[in-house]
Amino acid sequence: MAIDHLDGRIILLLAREPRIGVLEMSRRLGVARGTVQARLDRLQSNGVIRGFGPQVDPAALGYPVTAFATLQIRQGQGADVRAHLATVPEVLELHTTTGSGDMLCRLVARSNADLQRVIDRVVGFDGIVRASTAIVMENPVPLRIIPLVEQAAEET
Amino acid sequence: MAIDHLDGRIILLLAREPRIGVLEMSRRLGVARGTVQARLDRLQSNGVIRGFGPQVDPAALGYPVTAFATLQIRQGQGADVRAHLATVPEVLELHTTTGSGDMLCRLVARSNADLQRVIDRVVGFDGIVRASTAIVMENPVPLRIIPLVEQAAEET
DNA sequence: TTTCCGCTGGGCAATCTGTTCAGCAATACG
DNA sequence: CGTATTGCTGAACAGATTGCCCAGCGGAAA
Repeated sequence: MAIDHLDGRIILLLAREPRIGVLEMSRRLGVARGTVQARLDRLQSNGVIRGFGPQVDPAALGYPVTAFATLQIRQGQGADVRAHLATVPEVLELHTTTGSGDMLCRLVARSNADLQRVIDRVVGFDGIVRASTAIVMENPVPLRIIPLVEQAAEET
Repeated sequence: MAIDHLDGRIILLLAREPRIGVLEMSRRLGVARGTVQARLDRLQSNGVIRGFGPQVDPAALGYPVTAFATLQIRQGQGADVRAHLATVPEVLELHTTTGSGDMLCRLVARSNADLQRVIDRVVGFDGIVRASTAIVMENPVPLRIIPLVEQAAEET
C-alpha cells in the first residue's frame, strides 16, 4: 500500500512514456529487469495501478462541452437514480456527496445546445428533485496524479 | 475526429485488455495488422487517444478521501489562484466554471482530518473568497468513457 | 545462526514490433 | 470515362522484448 522511491519512479516513467516496456525501464532506473517486473506486478495487484487503459479525450470524440451537475434526490430514491444515470453515456462520472446536493455528476455534450438534451435526459427521472449545472469553461489543471505519486514516494 | 465502428472496437479492446498488442488485436478484430496499426496511429494523432498512462488509484496510495470544492475567486485573481492550486499535489483537477462558484476542484486526502489540512492549504491564498466542500461518500459511476465511445462509434 | 525475502545477472525459446512491399478495390477527381 | 488517391490485405524481415527459469548474494527477521 505504501510505495517507495523506486515504485514512484516506475510510475513516473510509465506516465511519461507509457509504451516503454519493462526492459527499457530497468535500464533507465539502473535495476534488474526482474525487479521492475516484480514491482509492477505488486503495484498492480495492490491496486495502486489499476490498469493502462487508453485515455480517451471526449472533446476529440465530438463532445467538447463538459459540465458538472449537482443533483438533489428524493429520499429513498438514490439507488434508482444511480441506475438511471448509469445508463446515460454522457454521464462520465457520478458521486454521492455530503453537502447541499446529494450527487455530483460530470457530463459531456456535443454543444451547449446538446447539453440541454443531456440534462433533460439526466433529470427526466422521477427521483431527481432539482439539478444545478455548472458548465466548464477552462481546465487549468487536467486530471493528474503525478504530484501525488511523487509526494507519496517521498514520504517513505 | 469522427470514429467508425472499427475504431470503436479497437478502443474497447484496449480498454478491456490494455496489454493486448497490435497483432493480437488484428486477430480478434479480423483485420490486417497494418490496419489496426494505422487506425491506432490516427486515433493517437487525432488526440482521441491521449495516451496509455497508468491509472493510479489515490485510495491505494493512501488517499482514500475525495472531495469537491467550489471556490469563489476575487475579481482578477483567477490566474494567481490557478497557479497556487497547481502547486498542491492533493488538487487532482481544477476547472473554471459558470454558475454560482468560479472554480471547481477535486481534492484527495489521507483522512477526513487530513482533508482539513488540504482545504486550509487550498483556501489559504489571498484570491479565494469562499470555498464550499462536498465530501464524496460513494462513487457509483467511476470515471468512464466506454459508453460514450460506443455511442460515438454507432453514430457513424 | 538460520530462514526468508528481495534484488541481481544471466540464459532461453517464443513472440511481437517496426518497417517495407506489392496487389486490390472503392472512391474522388480531372 | 480514364486516372490518381486512399485504405486494406497478406506477407516478409531483422531486431527487440517478453515470460520464464535459475543460482547467487545480502540484509532483515525469527
